[in-house]
Amino acid sequence: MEMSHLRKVDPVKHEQKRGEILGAAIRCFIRDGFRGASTTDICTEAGISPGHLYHYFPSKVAIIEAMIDLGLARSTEKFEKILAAPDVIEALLVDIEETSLRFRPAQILNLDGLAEAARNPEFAEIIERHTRAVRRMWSDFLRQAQDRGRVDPGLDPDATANILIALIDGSRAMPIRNPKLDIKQSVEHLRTMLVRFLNPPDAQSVAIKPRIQKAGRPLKLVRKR
Amino acid sequence: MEMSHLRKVDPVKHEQKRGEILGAAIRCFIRDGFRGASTTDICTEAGISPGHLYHYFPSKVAIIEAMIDLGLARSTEKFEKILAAPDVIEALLVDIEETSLRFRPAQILNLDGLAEAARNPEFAEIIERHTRAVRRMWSDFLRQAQDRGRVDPGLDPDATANILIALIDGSRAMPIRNPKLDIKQSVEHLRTMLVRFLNPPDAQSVAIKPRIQKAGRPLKLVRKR
DNA sequence: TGATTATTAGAGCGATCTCTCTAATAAGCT
DNA sequence: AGCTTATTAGAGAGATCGCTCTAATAATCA
Repeated sequence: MEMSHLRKVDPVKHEQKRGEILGAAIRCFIRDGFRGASTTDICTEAGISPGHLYHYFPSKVAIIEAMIDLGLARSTEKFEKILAAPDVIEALLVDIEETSLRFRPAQILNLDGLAEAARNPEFAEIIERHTRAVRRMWSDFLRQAQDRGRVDPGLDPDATANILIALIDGSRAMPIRNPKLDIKQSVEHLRTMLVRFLNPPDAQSVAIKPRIQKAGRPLKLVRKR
Repeated sequence: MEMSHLRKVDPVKHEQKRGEILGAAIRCFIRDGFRGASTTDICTEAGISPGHLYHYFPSKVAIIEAMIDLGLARSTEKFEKILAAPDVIEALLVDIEETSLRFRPAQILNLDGLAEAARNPEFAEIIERHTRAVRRMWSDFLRQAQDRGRVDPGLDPDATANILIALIDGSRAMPIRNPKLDIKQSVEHLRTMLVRFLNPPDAQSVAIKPRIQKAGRPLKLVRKR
């Protein structure tokens, strides 16, 4: 049978609409969690009908998966930028300050994702793969820094990377546990801890300056320019 | 009107049964989360009927609140023990190893609780109050350790306590992110980081011993006996 | 024992969940 | 224009949710 009067789908528009719906879904999931947000909520937020939603996503979990993919891709991109900065530790601290210590609702999804990964093996696989990638990035950086004498060569790069990742995870809980957190002071102490931890033991000792801190800031780990 | 044929409730049995139901509920919440676990699930796990459940708890949120109360009380108790140990850092590391790094399903509830606190102001209040109590315990300890010259006096006790709490939170994510985590190595690096962070800057530098580590362990923070 | 009440079981109500289905409309082709 | 298909709307099916209600049973008193 010959088909003639065809009408093609516009893939650009379709993808754009999909992105809008995904954005609306993310807002709902931030507000109410994976289980708390209903497909009806998502449709209302996106301004579409229930039936229409399923032209873009086959199921609710497909939406969640798409969101996780997007979030992890952004996370990887972020770490790439941090590790490409001239001063990696400072770049990391800036990121922690802006996205973790200052309460950003989107950070809740990381907690949800970890909790879900602890229950759902499929989610766990995704989280583990992403963690492997990020750990690899950090341990590569640490190895280079060790070669240049900037980081204690006695530290295992993988184990150290795991601890840095744990620190980032933990910092996300800080503004939830303490809404009146002193952000500058927290960053200052995090910097002290990181520098003292990573610096070679024979390097000059790093003092924190609790009062005045214009000159004599802690040692920085500077990348080759 | 005179009552004669009274039958009194046995408060001991009642409380015991309540505890059993709460235990069953906790198992369900660990398995499926606050929202994922239904009252029917809890009844099945506890071996009771739906109607019976509401003789012990007025609602599902009441069960969750009772669980949170229990969990936070245990947590406070745990920190009291850690802070009363002869070597606080070692006691903390033992606890982190046993309850966080070795995957304990119950730890998921901490993630759920933090996520819920970020959304629900009532939960947030509970978490914040508990955090204040724990932070107070740690900062008191840190102040004493500073007075005895064991901890860098330049560190702010409250800010340092917040970071220690964040580290505990972050360590809970480690076995989820990496199921094949090298626990001993992780503990060793955590120890190194903590000791280097807390030690006074003029103390002898602390080297990590990645190969052999029988003698020459890192400095310990020893409590007055 | 008989009166009284605590305890238990389980049916099921109203609300809400995810997802499907039909039908009306908009848009691209010749 | 006229045909075909993509897009949209919305009702509602089927399952499950938290929770209530009635009634049967067990336990404790005089």
